[in-house]
Amino acid sequence: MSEITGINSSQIRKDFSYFGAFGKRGVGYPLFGLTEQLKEVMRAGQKWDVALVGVGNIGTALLRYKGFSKRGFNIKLVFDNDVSKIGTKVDNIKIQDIQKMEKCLKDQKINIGIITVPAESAQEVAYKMIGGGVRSILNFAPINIKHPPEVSIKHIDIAIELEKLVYYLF
Amino acid sequence: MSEITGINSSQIRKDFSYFGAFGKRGVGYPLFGLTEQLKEVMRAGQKWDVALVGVGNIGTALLRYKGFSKRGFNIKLVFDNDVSKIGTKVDNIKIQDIQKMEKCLKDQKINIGIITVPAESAQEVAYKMIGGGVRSILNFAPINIKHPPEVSIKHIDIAIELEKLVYYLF
DNA sequence: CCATGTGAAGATCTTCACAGCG
DNA sequence: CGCTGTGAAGATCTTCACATGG
Repeated sequence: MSEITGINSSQIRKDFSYFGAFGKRGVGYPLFGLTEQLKEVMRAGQKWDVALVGVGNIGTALLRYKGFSKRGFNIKLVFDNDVSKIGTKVDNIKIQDIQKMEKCLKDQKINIGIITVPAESAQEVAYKMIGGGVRSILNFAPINIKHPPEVSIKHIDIAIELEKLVYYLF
Repeated sequence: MSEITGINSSQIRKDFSYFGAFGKRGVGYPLFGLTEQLKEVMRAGQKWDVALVGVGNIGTALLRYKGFSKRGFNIKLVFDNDVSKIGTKVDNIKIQDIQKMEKCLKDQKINIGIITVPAESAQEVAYKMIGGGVRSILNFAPINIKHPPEVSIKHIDIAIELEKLVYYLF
């Protein structure tokens, strides 16, 4: 596993140890036992409904991406504020009016959101999501989103990642 | 700046201090002076040519995304191995045969690459990029890419980011 | 008095080294 | 002897607290 992931073996052992002792000293980890334990720890098998806001380039790519379902994520609700997009479908998911978002999120009890709108509207969208009960947000807008401590936000900024890489060129 | 970014103010001061003393004690930072210094540190204004491989959902989204040029990145070369895509254009950039990549990269002295191919071919693409002189790679394929120490790789896996968010739901 | 700059302290993350056990 | 599990050491990152100087 260390070789495959590039992660130090003692790091892997330590990470496992936080959740229990899955192996036998002197012997190794049982293939089946370990995978079962890890699946449970990572809640694999469980399905997560997700709401996505902003059907632009990145939003559309995420909607079409088939890799999420394998990992247990299902983009169930999609919103935009563009009237020319509302009502149309992308990969069989209907784009709804963002005005309806808060209610829809509550009705369907969705607590994971993805923001792929321009920076200007990202904060407002985030507040609406949080108002609808979302507690975890993946944000692609290049802006820091203010949020209460009980909400967690991950920020992916591809340009920033490129800039970090440029740094290492020297 | 602390309020806007959500970063502790002493962290910001310390970060600045690694590159010099940009402010005056008791007074503050001069707006112009600080921005100029930071631009230089971050090499803003400089343009970076980038090669992208894999014109699928994410690759296409990145090609169409207008935000890169503002940050100094220009996707100059695009490659794929799909004959139905080679020769066509996305946003005025011609998709080229991946077989030509190594030579093109050398000719144009490009040292930043973006990988948006399926996991199966990512390692091979990375080796070809490195062979062509690329020293920084942004990888979207869900796989750890082996690479020599002089090459730096950033891995963006959107499903993993979602999984991390799920963790915080509990 | 105020805001920067920075050693020191504190927190966190990673690696080492070896005890424990089959 | 080999591989796991883990305390301790080491490295790194973040925050504190205050000296410094306008």
